[in-house]
Amino acid sequence: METTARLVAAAEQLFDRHGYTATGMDRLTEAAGMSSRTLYKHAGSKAQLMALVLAERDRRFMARLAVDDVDALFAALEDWVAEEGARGCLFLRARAETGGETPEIAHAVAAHKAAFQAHIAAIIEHDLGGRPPALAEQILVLFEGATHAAVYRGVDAVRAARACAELLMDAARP
Amino acid sequence: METTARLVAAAEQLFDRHGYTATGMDRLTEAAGMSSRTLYKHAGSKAQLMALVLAERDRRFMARLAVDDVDALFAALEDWVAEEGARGCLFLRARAETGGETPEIAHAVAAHKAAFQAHIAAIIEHDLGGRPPALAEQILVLFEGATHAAVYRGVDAVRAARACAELLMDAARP
DNA sequence: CCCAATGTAAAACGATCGTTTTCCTTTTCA
DNA sequence: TGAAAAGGAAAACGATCGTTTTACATTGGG
Repeated sequence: METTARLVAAAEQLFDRHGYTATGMDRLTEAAGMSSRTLYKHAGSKAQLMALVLAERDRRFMARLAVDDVDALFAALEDWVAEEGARGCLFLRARAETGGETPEIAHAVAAHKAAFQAHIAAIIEHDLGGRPPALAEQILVLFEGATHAAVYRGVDAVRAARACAELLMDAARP
Repeated sequence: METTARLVAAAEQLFDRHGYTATGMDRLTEAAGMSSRTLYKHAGSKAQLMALVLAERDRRFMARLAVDDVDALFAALEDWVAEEGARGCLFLRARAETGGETPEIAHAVAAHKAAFQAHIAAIIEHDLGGRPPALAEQILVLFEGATHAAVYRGVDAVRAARACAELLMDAARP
């Protein structure tokens, strides 16, 4: 396995489960099975490593949610939560932990959220053939709500969001 | 102003804006205007201080959202976001930052979320006269979604959730 | 009047933080 | 074959972490 990929995979696990600040470099080097010398050669710094993690997370997220109707979007989220559990949005958590004052992280978060909003708009367009005003924002809110309520409510939260989205979409259909 | 109240108020600000782990005790003592000796006499430890902050936040949150219909609930959240901005749910962030492994914090979060779920169920009961299955979960998801989407979408996210909630409530009305 | 409580200022605690460096070994490929 | 790149192990960097302690000042109430 590629060194950088191994590092990023280990870092994603640790940052996700224990938080960015609370995860020390020694735990990262141990989990990635490499020396700190190699880690810094590949990642540059802890903040840049988190940015790499977020970029990888964005790729995986977008790939798993590459569907073309709204119901399938929530179904995919349901699968994700069932398989990996829910700990809230890693992007928002990273931003909050750093107070938005770490440029690499803040940038990665902004890019991801913008891309996801565009993705939702595209799904709605494909699903409905048009883009009713404010519908994309509502679907976004439902998705974000499912993601975070699932932390303590589990997949039930995702199913509730899914049902709510179905209602919204049906109301918007011609 | 009472010493403990001053400390908790200062700590809430710092923890909320910069994160739990990233906020050092020296910044807390400076912001609260007291020595570390006094801080530890009143709070016991950093984790217990965070638990005090969460308890205070819970009181303020519940007080501001003490309404008796669903639309007013989202209106109150809109006011909150307009006045204080949105940085996501402090409870979920605190839990995530500590990986759920700090008992005082995990307990405060669980207690808050349970209380809020019960509050939503009560509002629906008062608003509707009954409690349709799954409706409370949907309103909870919308609220959580508004809270977190507002971090990058501002009050628009809350308004979208509010509109969505209105649709749900109207569909549930006799 | 004095005791007990409550506070401050500041040093010190060991631990851990993110990062760099030193020295040495292994791999790669022209 | 031989130079260059890449990695490992470990020490060291100064800084900061959460917490405790020491020594002293201020207060309110019996």
